[in-house]
Amino acid sequence: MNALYNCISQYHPISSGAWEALSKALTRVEIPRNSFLVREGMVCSKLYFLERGCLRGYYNLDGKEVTYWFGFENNFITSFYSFISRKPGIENIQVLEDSTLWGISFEALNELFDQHQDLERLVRIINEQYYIRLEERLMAMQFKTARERYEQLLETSPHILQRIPLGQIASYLGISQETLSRIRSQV
Amino acid sequence: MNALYNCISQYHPISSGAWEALSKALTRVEIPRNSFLVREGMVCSKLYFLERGCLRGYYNLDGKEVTYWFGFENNFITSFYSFISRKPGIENIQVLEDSTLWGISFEALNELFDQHQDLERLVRIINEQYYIRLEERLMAMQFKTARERYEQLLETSPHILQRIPLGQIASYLGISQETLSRIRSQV
DNA sequence: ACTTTCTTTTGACAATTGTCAAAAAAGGAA
DNA sequence: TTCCTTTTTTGACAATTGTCAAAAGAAAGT
Repeated sequence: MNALYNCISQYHPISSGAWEALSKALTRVEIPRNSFLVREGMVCSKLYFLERGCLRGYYNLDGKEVTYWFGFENNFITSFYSFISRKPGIENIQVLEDSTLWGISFEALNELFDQHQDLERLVRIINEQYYIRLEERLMAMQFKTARERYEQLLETSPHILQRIPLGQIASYLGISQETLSRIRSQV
Repeated sequence: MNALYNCISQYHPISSGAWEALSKALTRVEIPRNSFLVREGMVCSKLYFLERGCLRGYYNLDGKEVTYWFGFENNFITSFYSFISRKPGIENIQVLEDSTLWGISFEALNELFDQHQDLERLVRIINEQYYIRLEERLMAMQFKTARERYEQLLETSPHILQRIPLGQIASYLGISQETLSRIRSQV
């Protein structure tokens, strides 16, 4: 749980009371490689913090698996649309490496918000930071070529290249696996 | 200010005290077509609500204007990265039609958060909804063809087509103006 | 080591989209 | 209206990327 505390502190410090309440509400989840944290069609009722391991979010489109994010150590994980709207989502969250997570339910989190304003602030601030990341990704997708997006990934997240199969990275970059393979051979 | 109140209420109802405090902190801004609300290189210190008119956010890349959002009536407007991080941004916000906005500074907003938890909750919830929108846009950009993205725009935001020049829409969709023109002629 | 399976690369070709240049159309101002 | 400016369309061609199929390579299990 230390990892979570450290991670949180980088966004916004919270009172010891808030941290205590939060720790009590968290459930530890150990989940093996190739299993699923979330399946399409279900409501994702939990928000997770990934302490160890690696996950990916994908959905099925015309029989193809379309990867749109990866989660690594110290990331917050959920099927965001489903978690927020409490409706079934189309997203699958697959475990790519044996993982350890800490989970909290939507209900428990919202109860905590009522009792600890600093927790709600923390989540607001984290949301904002994740929004900024998403914005950057959208810009790259909108205005950069496949090669540029790959090179950007190399710079900002070289660890992805070592831990994730090429096909999934290609999908994440919005290109075909063959194209990514050819880009790599030319760099 | 009614429009803002109605808009807010759809996200999360707030107490009359919170609304009163918020209204007092807002500044009305009237701004004519073709002027700029925000220029690249400056810190965007305000969050706006657009009551009337229409704006676009764009930045310059290799001498080209790259449009990445449009704002219409009842949208919240800011240069998000700059507003949140309080650093200079690369974004320009241009007024496309004579507009009326209500603005609040970062500092004033954060003071309100300390005094009214329901205001902070409101903003958290609005952030979450905007995050979901952005996610949808990213997915479309990542996994749909130019034609599909155009058709999706036609369905979800046909008003854009009537109010915005084609070149800017093309940029927003991540394609060249010529391609968009050709797509349109074939639908 | 030897299969078996999964992942990555390569080739050939097609489809999509971009770029540059020019023409046509639409909209505003005098 | 006429002129001027901006916006949109069209043509020709090039560059990028996708698809299908097969081969090569790497990893995992026995």
